[in-house]
Amino acid sequence: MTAFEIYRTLPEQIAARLQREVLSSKLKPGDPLREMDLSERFGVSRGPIREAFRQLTQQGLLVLEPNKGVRVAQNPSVEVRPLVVQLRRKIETFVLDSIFDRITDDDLVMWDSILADIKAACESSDVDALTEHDLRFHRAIIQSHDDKDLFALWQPIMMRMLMHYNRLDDIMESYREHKRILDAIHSGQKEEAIRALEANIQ
Amino acid sequence: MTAFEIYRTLPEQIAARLQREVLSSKLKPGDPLREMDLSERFGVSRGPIREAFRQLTQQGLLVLEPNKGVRVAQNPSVEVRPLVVQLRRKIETFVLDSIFDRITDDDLVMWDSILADIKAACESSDVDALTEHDLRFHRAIIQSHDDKDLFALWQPIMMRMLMHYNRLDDIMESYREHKRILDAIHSGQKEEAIRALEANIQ
DNA sequence: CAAGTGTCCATTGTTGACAATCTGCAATTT
DNA sequence: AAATTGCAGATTGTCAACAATGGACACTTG
Repeated sequence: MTAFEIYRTLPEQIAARLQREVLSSKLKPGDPLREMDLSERFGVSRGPIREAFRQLTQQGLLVLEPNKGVRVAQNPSVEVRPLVVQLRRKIETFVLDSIFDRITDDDLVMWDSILADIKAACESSDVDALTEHDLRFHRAIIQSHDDKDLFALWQPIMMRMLMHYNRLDDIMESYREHKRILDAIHSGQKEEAIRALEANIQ
Repeated sequence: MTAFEIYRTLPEQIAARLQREVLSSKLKPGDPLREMDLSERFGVSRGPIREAFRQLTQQGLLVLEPNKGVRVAQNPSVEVRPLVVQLRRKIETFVLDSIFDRITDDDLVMWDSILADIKAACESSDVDALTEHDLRFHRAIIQSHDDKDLFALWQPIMMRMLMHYNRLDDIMESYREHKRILDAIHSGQKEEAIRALEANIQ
């Protein structure tokens, strides 16, 4: 099953819950989120809710309008979608190329473990779980780079792609794509790994 | 002089002030910002300060550590700097290409006016003012696109570049670069405009 | 009837008090 | 002497009350 995740703060936990609901389309683009509703639902005051809103706004999942509150963001337009794909490819291939010779065994163990989660999600056709582990997979790669700024640049781009996750007819294909990436990494083939990574980002 | 800017909310005004201080290096990377200090300085409570922090964190100018507050972000590392340049080029050239045939006279008037501000800043060797108007120039182009998401993606990338604004030996060169962009736009030469834009982003 | 104005209510914005957490330093232990 | 523990102050986290804003709808006005 999914790895145990630690949240340091109340707002982080709330943001994580809401993130799932947005990415699984339980909350749909344009839906308004009311501070008081959520503060009752989670049993906290409006302060931590607002902080959670801030985090999700930063990720691009929510849009904030002064004096009007937050709504779930719209999907990126058809016109900008190819740009988003290109930007994400540039960042992820940059990272993979940059860290390739410094990948540790710990990294590989973690990535293999996430791949197992992806496989399980694909086999049970659990699209929401797949989205979650797909995100974890690529986030793990990005975060293995020393420069933490990269994650901040990458995250909003990634989120915009995840908001319309309906690319594949055959869900198992997602597992195979990620497996190709890791196989190439395991056997030290950098160019092949980068090709497989680019193929996965579309 | 600089155009009159309207801020809808208290946090926006505070964020704008702090943004200037970061971009002008009055606040240096690593400097901590204390909520109470600023709430006294601006004569408001800590709430609006926190909201301003959130906005600047989103822009990448501040970094937030739970229970420890915010600090001014570090400059991007030498390694990722070329990536940041590429990302910004991709977004801005995408926008310019995309809007080129829909540019209005209002757009041109605005951009010419900002160019005049850039010229004035260059002539008086006012680096801070140049930074500000350089930012306004490129922001105006990005925001002329219908998809407002683009601005959210572009802003943190742009900020990371502005944090080390020391590229030019001859400050007047900045004016000339921006003038080349606008000249090409005025005469309808899309390819030339995009070339000039890319030359300016480095 | 159309356009503008006023009022009410839901919702966000702001505040100050109190709680929880972190940091540095001194006292204690091994 | 080195490592650990315990405190005190500074700082952020959380809360609930109050203020300000915006939208809907009825009302006036030409």
